[in-house]
Amino acid sequence: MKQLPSTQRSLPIALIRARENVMTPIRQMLSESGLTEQQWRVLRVLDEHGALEPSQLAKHAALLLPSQTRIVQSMAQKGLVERREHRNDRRRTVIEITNAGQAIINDNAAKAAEIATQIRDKLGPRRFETLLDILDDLYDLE
Amino acid sequence: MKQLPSTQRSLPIALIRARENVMTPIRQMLSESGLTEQQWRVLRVLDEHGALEPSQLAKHAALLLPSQTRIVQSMAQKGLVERREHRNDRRRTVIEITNAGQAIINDNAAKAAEIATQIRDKLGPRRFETLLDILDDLYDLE
DNA sequence: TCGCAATCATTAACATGTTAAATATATTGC
DNA sequence: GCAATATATTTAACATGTTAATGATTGCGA
Repeated sequence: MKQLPSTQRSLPIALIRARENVMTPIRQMLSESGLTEQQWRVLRVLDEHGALEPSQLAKHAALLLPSQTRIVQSMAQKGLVERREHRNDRRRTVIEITNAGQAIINDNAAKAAEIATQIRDKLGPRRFETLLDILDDLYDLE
Repeated sequence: MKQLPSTQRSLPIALIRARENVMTPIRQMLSESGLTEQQWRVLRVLDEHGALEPSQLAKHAALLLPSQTRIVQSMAQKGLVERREHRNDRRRTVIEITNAGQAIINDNAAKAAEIATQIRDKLGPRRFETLLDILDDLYDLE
């Protein structure tokens, strides 16, 4: 009979812990702007890709659609994003970043980049790239 | 001025996506027992370490204390775990697994081990170990 | 063109994540 | 021995994760 791996070498737990550590400084930075990490991801993706339909946005930001719906609603109320209707297909909506949202990106970009660089340096650039590669493999897994 | 990394190469997003993929088959298995992944982790840790104080359990299971409190409360109601008082220090409590909880571990151990092995094989044992090593580094960072 | 299936998005309900505040007990300093 | 402080845990409040159900719109076929 197969043995369960020790929880010390459990991949799910290791992934959670790693994320916890990576996110701590980012959350700290974002709390000053009153943003959650998910809201920050939405802004990042819209900044990078321009206006997107809900399902595309959710995919790029690694959010499930129900979460995404709520997040975009609250961000729209704060004036960080806007929704527009698709002209031909009324099922569809397009979400885009506002000037206020863009301003938050601009205010935090330098610091966010610095945090990313720090992690990369602490881990070593080579290991960092290897990690991203393996995580990508895990994402494409079957 | 430093550039933000592309969201395609963002470590937080990569960690979330990887976890999503890793957990899907596990959640599927657990839903038949009516357990969440967190409840499963609690059982796994108690099975492995024996009775534990709340903070120790939370640490091993990668849960924040407030989440852990709620999870243990609901698991106690279902009869999967039990709480006992510490003899000398009344601030402290000890949580242990019950026979019913142990039975769930036994019922699912083989399948869980198989799922873990599948992921390991798909990724390649070498890459799998490398991944765990790097994630550990990330955990110990600083 | 009517209705039915398919697609996409939202809502609902409950569990967990996250931070801050509250609670309870121990320990320390005086 | 008592007040102040420290430690361990829980509660509270709100955001998000997760699955299932509902809603809305289009496109297709009889």
